[in-house]
Amino acid sequence: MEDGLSANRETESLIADAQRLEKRRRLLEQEQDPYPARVARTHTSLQARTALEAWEQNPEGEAPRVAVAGRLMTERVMGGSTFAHLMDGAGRIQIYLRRNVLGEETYNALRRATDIGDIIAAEGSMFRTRTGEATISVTSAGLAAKSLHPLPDKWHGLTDVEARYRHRYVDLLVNDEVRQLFRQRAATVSAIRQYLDGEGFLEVETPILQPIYGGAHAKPFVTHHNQLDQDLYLRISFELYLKRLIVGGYDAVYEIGRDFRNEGVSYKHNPEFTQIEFYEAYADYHDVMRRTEEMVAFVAEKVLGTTRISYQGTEVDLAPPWHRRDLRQAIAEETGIDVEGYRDVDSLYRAILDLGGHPEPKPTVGKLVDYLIEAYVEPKLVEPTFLMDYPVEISPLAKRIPGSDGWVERFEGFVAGMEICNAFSELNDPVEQFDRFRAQGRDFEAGDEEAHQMDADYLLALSYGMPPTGGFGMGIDRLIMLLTDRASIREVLLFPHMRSL
RNA sequence: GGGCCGCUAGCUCAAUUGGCAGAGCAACUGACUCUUAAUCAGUAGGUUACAGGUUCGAUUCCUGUGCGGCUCACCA
Repeated sequence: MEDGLSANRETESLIADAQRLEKRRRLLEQEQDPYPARVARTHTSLQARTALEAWEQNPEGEAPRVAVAGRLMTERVMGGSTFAHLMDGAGRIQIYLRRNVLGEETYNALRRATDIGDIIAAEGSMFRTRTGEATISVTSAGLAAKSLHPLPDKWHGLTDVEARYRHRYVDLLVNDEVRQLFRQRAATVSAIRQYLDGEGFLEVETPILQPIYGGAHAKPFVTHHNQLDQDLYLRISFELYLKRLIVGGYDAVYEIGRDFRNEGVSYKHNPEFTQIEFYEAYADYHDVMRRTEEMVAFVAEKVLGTTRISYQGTEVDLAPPWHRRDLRQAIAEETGIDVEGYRDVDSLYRAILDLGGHPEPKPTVGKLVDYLIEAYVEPKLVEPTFLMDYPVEISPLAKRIPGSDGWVERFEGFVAGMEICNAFSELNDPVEQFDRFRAQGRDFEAGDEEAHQMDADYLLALSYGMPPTGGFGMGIDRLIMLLTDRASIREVLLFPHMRSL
């Protein structure tokens, strides 16, 4: 008995409102199942509305009868008659219950048993109210699932950001625009697939658990396989596996999936994020630029119906062609520093200090160039722009520009000051790749924890011969931020990472 | 990790100089048979994030902790 009581108290504090828990108990007492195994449904809210419209066009016989089910969102009770709105996946529909239609007992029992938030099944015939709203005149109704927790304020909704992220289901329930946003997210991913499939790319899946991580400059998460007693890394990119597939003879492959990077969280970083990478044989980075602007414009057109977007108050047109800016020139224009003149760390570091910058103390030349890009160039790249030709030090997997010793055929795409993608002509000379890995090894020794690891099997793959190949990677979350005008990556992730409570 | 700000009923928010912790929605009881933020009358609902301190008395002032937001740093 005492155990039952304390268990009840625990349930109450954890998942339920005391009054509703009591209602559930009363229903069970009356042998009415608050969670029936199934309810009959013939129409969604949208189908019901459409059925009424069709009948109104050609009104023969009785008005259409429908059985719908959905969450009770609002209720307006006027004694013997009640209006309410049910919400299902297609939208909302009004139902109308009357005492003299349902009968005194049924009507009162329904009113007593149901609360806002409950899932209700209702059957009746369609009609239009005096104000013109398609409505179901209900002849029978019942509980489909009891809700034990009150919904947020029907007018103000749920606005507390932490509550919205931690309990996303409530956010989705009461905030229509959030539900809409994640439909747009799905449409974005679908449009990317549609574009690449249409261009002859093969969608593949490669390992998330990797013995050697690589393909990006980032710290990994580490996990462990118990039986094999083997440490494994959660992938930080798909790159090295996808290029093995190009070696294997596929001309064009892509993967859409999750990457994991063990870094700080911010308005544009989540520990896990969704990435698209594609690789195309016999393409170079110029081809990839054309494909990028074409693909992003295609996706925007599919999802928004236009390539003109507004991001945080800035109007931008994603239609090709995008601007192309030489990285070295862009840095020189924005800072007066020609990186070519400072090939050693100390002189470049001092030049940046003179400029008033605060880069971290013991970086590599590459890190300093990165710093210059982020601090001085990136904020200026409002119109869609490809920043092209990067220093080899920070691009260990990219092909050198013919006739140049320090620069590679690489570009990053920027829109509204935000970096959205990174691509290059792939380095396919296994000997040079070996040297680049060794240089990365020296960076690692020098304290760069994110320097690329030596991957012997990848080198072996390259040594079988990889055709000239263009590769591309884009953070899908950031693209969705752009398309849906959200300032934070957490707004476009259904379940963003949160600290444990 | 640094700085700033926030945390009060299920939700959205008040609370004067440190003086009985309140409203609207949701819930409950009642009135009301075309309402749509329905309306009207009433009831119940609180460890004021948590732990300390100052004080006759703390939602309010102080210290610490937790969580969150913004920002800087980090971050391909």
